[in-house]
Amino acid sequence: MGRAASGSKPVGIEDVARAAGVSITTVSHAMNGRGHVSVKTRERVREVAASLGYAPNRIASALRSQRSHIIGFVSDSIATTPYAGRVVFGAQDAAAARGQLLVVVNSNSDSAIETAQISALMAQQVDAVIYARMFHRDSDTPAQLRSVPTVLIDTVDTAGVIPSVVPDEQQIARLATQTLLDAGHTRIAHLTVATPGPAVDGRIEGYIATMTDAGLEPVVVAPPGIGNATAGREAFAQLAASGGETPTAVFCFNDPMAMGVYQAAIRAGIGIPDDLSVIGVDDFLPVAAELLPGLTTIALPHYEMGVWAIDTALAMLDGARAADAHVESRIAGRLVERGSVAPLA
Amino acid sequence: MGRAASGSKPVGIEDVARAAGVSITTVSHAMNGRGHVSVKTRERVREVAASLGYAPNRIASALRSQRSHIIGFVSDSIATTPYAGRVVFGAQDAAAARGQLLVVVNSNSDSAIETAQISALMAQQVDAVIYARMFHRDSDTPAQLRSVPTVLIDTVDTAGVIPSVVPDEQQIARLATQTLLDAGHTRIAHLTVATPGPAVDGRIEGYIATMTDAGLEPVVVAPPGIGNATAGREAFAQLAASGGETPTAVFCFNDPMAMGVYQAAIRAGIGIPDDLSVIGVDDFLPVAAELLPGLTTIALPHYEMGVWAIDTALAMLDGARAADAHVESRIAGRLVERGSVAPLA
DNA sequence: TTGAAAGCGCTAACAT
DNA sequence: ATGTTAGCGCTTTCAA
Repeated sequence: MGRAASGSKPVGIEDVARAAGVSITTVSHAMNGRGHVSVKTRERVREVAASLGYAPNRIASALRSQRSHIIGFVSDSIATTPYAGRVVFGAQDAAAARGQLLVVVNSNSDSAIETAQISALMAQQVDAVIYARMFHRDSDTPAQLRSVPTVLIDTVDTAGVIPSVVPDEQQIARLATQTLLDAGHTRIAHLTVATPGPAVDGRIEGYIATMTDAGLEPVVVAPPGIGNATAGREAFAQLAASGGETPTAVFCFNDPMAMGVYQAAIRAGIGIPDDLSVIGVDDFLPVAAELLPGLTTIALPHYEMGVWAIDTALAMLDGARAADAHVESRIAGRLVERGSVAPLA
Repeated sequence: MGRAASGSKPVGIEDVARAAGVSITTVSHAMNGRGHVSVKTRERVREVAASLGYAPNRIASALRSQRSHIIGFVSDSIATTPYAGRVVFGAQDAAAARGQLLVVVNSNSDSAIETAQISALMAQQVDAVIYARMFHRDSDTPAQLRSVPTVLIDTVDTAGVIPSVVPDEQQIARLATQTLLDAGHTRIAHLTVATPGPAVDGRIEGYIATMTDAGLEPVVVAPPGIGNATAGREAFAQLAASGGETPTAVFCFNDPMAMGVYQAAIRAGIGIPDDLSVIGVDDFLPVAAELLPGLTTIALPHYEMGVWAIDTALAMLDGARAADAHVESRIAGRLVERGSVAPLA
């Protein structure tokens, strides 16, 4: 059963040593580039190893060296939000590039499950843990994680000691607003939601600052609820009902809200982008790309946050103290131009 | 560095043995429920272990028992398709319920990367591998996987020996078509794409069979390309241009195509669902739920396929031969009713 | 530059 | 029912 079932037993370090006519110690050194092995010996050992198809048993190596080469990734929402996938993908790529494997574990926001999952990770002797909380913002980092290097994604450490990475919300809002400004718009509204939080608050600030710097009057519309298409339609309705001069461009909190604006605009006979320019945030592909016209939006740095987290965790493992990394790192968003922003006629 | 950095060393089996006044063998037996340990002793050992916060070192246990309690999940597209996340989530849940961890590895359709990633999994002594190919359909299963129980998702083994699970495309098409039939429609078209494949072909077959059984004339429109909003708009245009009686309901290959139909219909002044009923396939949430009206669709059994794959792999590990499982298992889709299907007036 | 020997923390065989 | 002993396959002293 198991590995041996289908035939020959796997080749081990001893097989390589015998075939190369050296000790297993030398094989170990040659393979890992440690100790002092002559170049010639190292080459030969590696050739023999390759020809035999030898791959060191990571379990045995982990037991001895106390390095599992596994990083745990704890998420509260891999299934619930499509964004989580991009973070995992970035982490995955970075981990693979550094010879680490990623164990992804999901609590679906249930703290009992989360505790159990983290315990399983610790029992597996993971080298580090990435803790991504897409929903609950100000996180008390679980005590279980104190014995292992930990990095936070999309949330910050209340105690201010664990390194964390979040999108640069202000920069995102400034970039979005500036894009509209650059197209010649001056009556630009920000459609957001009334539920406070780092993303909502940061984007409002960035928007207001940019408008003010340009000598323009900011207009923020914030219906209750979460940022979905319904909120987008509602915000649009509030804007139309407000009586004043209607804006020629809107900066939406996220792509689903922008989708709601599309729906409301089409009903009101307002053309995008001819009568109204729209910009979103997320670059949530199946939505942003499939809208008609395609939605111009600010891509959130999900992939990049995943990479940053792995790199930082590995640096901590290699002896860098947490303090050496920025404790609260921010990553910029990137403009993705499609067809929903047009110059003012 | 490492686990010990932040203070006391982790508690091991020996600490428990000492505290409970028994041998480490007895602790091992008590914890794993093996061997012959008196109930009383077992209870006491477990209490002591819990009070000390003991968790067996999985690495050491894996080395000795040849069971890593890790399952590898190889995907070609975790980032590229949002669906992949739901499969991983199902696999994750099932794995956690059975005390296994899931290592997710992604090739992004690059076969060199895939080979390297699978090697890393094998070196990590994974107990089994789930191999999910969302893009390439008829897969030659990598030779590296021959020494480990393997289960396929969304693809079938050309050699017909490795267990696999795919959505039941025919059932999905029948359910979609029947839903429209039940609402009183008789002129029902199927909007799909001209690119053949198991999903496209199976759904066409299921649609035609259902229509024929009902004594109705099937109408299939298949523009070139992949199933996205553009294809949906194009299919809708072909339908309108075809001259005959226009259908009162359309069954779309997937949700993005249905989104395209929404876009085309609104431009043509056709109301959904009053003038036209629409049904999709995927239940791709941010799209299906946010459309106006919400899209009635057939949810693909992604989560369920993930669960099935883990359960089957674990059964194989426990000695069941591959032949004991269905070699080609099909899982049904589920109707999700929203607002895009209405009874014929 | 190379190798012998001692474990890493557990579980499996084999006593008792 | 419990304990003793021998490894799992590597990496790491430490000695040659």
